[in-house]
Amino acid sequence: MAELRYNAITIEAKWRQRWAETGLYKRVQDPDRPKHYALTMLPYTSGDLHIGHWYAMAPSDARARYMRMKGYNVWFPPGFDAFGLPAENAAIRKGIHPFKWTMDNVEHMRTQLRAMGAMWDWDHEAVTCLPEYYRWTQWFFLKFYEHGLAYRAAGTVDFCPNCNTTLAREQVWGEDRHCERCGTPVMKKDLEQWYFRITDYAQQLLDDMAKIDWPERVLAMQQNWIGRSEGAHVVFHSELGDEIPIYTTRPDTLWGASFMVLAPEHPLVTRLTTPEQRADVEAYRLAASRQSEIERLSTEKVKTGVFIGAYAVNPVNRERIPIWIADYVLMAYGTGAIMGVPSHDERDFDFALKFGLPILPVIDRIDGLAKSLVLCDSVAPAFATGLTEAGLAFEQAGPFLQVTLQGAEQIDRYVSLVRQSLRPGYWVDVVGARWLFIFDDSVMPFDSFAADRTILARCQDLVRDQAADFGAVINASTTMEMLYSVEWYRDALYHAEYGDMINSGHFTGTLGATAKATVTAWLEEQGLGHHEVNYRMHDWLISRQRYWGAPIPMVYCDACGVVPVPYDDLPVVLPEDAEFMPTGESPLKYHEGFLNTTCPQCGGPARRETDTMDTFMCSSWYHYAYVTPYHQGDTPWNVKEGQYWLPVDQYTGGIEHATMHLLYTRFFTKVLRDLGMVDFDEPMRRLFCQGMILGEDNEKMSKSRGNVVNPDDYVSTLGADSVRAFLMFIGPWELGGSWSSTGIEGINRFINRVWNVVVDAPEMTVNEPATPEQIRELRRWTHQTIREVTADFESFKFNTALAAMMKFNNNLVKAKQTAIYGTPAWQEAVSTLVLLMAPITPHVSEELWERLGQPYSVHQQRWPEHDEELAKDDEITLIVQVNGRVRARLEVPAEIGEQEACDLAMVQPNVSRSLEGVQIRKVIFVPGKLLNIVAR
RNA sequence: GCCGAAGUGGCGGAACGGUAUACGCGGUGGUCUCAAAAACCAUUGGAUGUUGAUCCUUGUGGGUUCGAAUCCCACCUUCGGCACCA
Repeated sequence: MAELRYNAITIEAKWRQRWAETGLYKRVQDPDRPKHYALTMLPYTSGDLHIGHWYAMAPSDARARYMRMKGYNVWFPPGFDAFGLPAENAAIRKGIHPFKWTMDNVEHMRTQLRAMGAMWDWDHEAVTCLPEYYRWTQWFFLKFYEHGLAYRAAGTVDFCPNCNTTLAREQVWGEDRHCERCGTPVMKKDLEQWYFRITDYAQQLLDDMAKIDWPERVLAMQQNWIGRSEGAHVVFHSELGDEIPIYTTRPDTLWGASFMVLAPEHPLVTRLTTPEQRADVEAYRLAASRQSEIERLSTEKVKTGVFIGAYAVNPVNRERIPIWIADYVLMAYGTGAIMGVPSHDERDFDFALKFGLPILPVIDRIDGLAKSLVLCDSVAPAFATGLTEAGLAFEQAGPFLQVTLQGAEQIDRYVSLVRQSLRPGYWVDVVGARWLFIFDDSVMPFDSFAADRTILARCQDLVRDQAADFGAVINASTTMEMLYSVEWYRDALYHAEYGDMINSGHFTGTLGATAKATVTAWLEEQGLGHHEVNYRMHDWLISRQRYWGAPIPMVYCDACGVVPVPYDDLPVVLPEDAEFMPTGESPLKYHEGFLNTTCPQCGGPARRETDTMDTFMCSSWYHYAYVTPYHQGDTPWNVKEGQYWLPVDQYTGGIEHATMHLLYTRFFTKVLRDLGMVDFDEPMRRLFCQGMILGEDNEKMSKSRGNVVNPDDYVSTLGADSVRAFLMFIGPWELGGSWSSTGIEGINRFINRVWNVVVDAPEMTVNEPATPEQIRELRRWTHQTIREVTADFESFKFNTALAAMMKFNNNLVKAKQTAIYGTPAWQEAVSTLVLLMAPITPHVSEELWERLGQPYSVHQQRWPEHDEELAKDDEITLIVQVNGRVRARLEVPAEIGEQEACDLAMVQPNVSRSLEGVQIRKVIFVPGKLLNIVAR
């Protein structure tokens, strides 16, 4: 029964049923058409499809529909990320088994997903918690193990006390290091855990970024996370002969190393610590280990550390340097030991100053800046005049002159001037681009650790009887500390630039641009070290001490050790009769039936691994699973079908997975490639990340704030099409935006207006025929709209696509009351509008398409193409400016030439008035746009 | 501190070298109605002005250009990521 008014609810139910009956969205293998695998990140089975899911999925669906109309063979499958903690927590709290809880949620979410009217291909849905699915997840684990990519190791791991499980590093968020899922601050724990060697692929993960069309911000975050650095591995030795390898990105600063720092948990610490220092060292190590257990809330980074009593030898200059431990050196990065070069590393600088360790500059400043502070009493009265005459800049500051020098020539001039004027018993220092101490009898360069000591001693001698005034000198333990007491000097004492090498034996003078490479080559030649690339990224910790995950298919046998479960015995099934502890401890640990097994190798008694896998493991390969869900053959999916459909062409999802899912799945695909299972390097060719949908109050939606929007409420009143369209209209998809309950009514009004334009008869009939101008104008609107909407769909700009359609419809509302109604041009306009809307509002478009008498289905139609000739403007508004200010707007033919435009412009009263008393200098004419008369 | 994104009417946003504020929301006035809602029509950045019109306005300050929201430099604010990574 055809209704006269737009009734979203009946229309939407009707068409969803029809689409399902006719299998409109079923996948078709068609080698003659270009395929397009469109995918949106699979939802977690939380039980309710919230507005965030709609915001992620509806535009993704619209884009897939657009591609379909463009002629692609499009496949858009759904699925569920079904393992994870909430299911288990529900089991503990409500006594429902995780399986039941999860599958009930899946059932409910399927209904909600259907209401969206998306082009889901339900035949290829996959649910990751089903044994038929996780059998393959386990299969991948065994493959990884077989190829040395899965290993078990003891180490300090992040542990969430609330979730009662370990977490991968990337699942620890924020300054307070809280659990990504529940927000509880994590703890450190020492445990044996399973890891994947993602670091083996660090370089490829960086290099292959060039092969994918992904948002820059995602690639930047991944780059940041991987944290590649280039430097040298250098072996230092303790005085007793122990090797202490270090990693440095600045081998060119080796000659400035004045101490070593080991991480408190470094294995050599116990051995190297001298008996006198042992108590202090142990106390510090204990404090450090406890500190990492306590929340690291204090961001104040005051350096702490303890001297362990031992010394090392700097391999490049044989300098004897003390060995310290300090918590600013991390065991997990590099070798867990560093050389301290305080003159060119900020952290080492702070550390050395605090503990009185020597600081020797070994890299020249690149800005040539030098400073000198002169006590007026220490020089002849004419000194200031001399400075002025020599053209040297200075400022008077109390009893001091602050001299700022630029470049070698100025410094030389300054030094000779000081030498002439210096009174006996005083000295003047120069810092920065040159390091000199000018005494009454000599100039001492600060160019070695020995000079550091000599200079300080001499200065202290000179002021010994004025200790009250020169406390900073008397109390200093290094020359640099003495200099640091002068606040004005501070910015000239330390830098981290790549400058020319100084004070570095025969390398002195090596240019900054080549220093690093030159020194590294020499280290290799001398057998002291070698070039090394380091990554900040860690291996992926996949063990979870929970029940609701895919069991790690490994067995521990007293005789054979760690033994993998044979492929034929997969899946290792989760026992159904598990008993859930209120503590959240994994019931697998206490389940005798699960725990006890026989060793696949020797047949003797053995115990199963009770840890399950991180759920990111399941989502790393789900886009392959969709090809043939729960595949029964020897491979996780049907290879032949995969060859046609893989890889994913367009992926969409939230940015929050930038360094988790999106990194893991890239790693997974590279491994699959190396296993010969796929022949491409990257799982998703193109990625688009949407922003976040916020509540009406512009805040993140949360139950506690009470600003949560339930899509079902709107779907049942205004219809899914209105919800879809409004979400796409809010703003640019990648930026997110806030919900608006009045905004969605505006969209609903728009759909109503379209309905009225298409379905209703005009209020009055016009008897005379339409003029060619009217026809031309209408067709121009039509083709301009096609042009704009197409461009917008290409770049995911759904908001402006909708704006263009609204504008077009507003024009149609007016045109309908004219003679144009019912003409072929009118038919073209109306059916074009319906076609353009089809991806965004699939239900009402289908209904209107039918009412236009067109064949089923609108979603199988070709996307309209615009005709450039028809889209062209005949008349334009020519902007006439005088000196860049708009003085007139002229309706003129689009093809108007400069001379004609000029003639027309000059006679405009507003223009001629502005030109009174000035001379025209220049005329700028932009065809079809504007005329700017430049006059003075 | 480092990396990335963004600052435009009352609000969401559009334009990304050439008419700033498209489109929508909200507001105001009107039509319809006994009335209201809905719908429809008109109007809506600010200031000055009787009119014609003029001036101001895209976070701030400079610059380039005939012309800058748009390009360049410096800064401020907000959001996201990383952060003692040697």
